[in-house]
Amino acid sequence: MNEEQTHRIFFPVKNYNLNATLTSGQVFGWHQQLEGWEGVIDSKWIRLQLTADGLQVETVTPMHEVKWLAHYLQVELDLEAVLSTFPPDEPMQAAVKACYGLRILRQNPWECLASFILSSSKQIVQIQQIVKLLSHRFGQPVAVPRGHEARYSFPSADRIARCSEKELRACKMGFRAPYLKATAQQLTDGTVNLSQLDRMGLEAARSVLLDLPGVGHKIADCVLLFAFGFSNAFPIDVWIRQALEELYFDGRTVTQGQLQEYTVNHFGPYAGYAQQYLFHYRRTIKHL
DNA sequence: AACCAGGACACAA
DNA sequence: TTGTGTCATGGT
Repeated sequence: MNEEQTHRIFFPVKNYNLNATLTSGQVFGWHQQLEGWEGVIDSKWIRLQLTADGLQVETVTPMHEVKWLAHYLQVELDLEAVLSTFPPDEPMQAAVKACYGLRILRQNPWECLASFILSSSKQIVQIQQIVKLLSHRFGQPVAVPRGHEARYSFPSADRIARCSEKELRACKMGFRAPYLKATAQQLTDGTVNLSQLDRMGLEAARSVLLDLPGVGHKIADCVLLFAFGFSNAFPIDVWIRQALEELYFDGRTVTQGQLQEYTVNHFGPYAGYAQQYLFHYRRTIKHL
């Protein structure tokens, strides 16, 4: 009905499981409408729709170059090559079968970092609510199709740094408010620069993130994996811990050190990808 | 109505 | 290094 209002781009791509990708808990700003998945990437409203032979993308303003979009969506990734590195054990293959086509996006570092600082000890639906509240109150309105409900970009680190703790707590984030504000301040005043991390080694990049308030091993690995492309970063949360103990340790409880050593050795160069398949498989199917 | 959520942190042993 | 209590808030 609103076809003339949007500009369309088509990415021919096989094996793209859009639903699994957007609902697997790696990103929190997408919502499913009748016409497709809608979200905001870098201040631009986007609608995504899966077709038989690729990904249909709608934007409000015409796109002269779409490399940034292909990069975000990771449409050029050779997914088969990634999946072929997974260990051939039964649970891993079951996860691949159930979530086939799931991809790890390449998100904006600050938005990803902030989202996962807010994620600690929160359910995914609540994280989505907090992100939406934050965007509505402190983000910028973005251009949307005529008659469409208003949408807002994720607020900049600078804007968050200028929020009071009270304003942040009003967005339902509770004790995470001082963490988010302090990290935003460090990024704003130049104490830490995220733009260099993708040129560093995994351990060096991780240590930079670990110095930020509210960032521990789990959140650091999420940001390394979801925003910086460290495909071997392996976030260990309560779900993955339970899954690994059950599937690979015969139900025994193991220490964090044992778990970390096992994951880096067992899941290979794309361990983070394997982790996301196991995580989503566990949360959606959850039989066993 | 309890229980727990894609944890981090300070502190103890 | 590993274990415990605490921190808000609301979904299931």
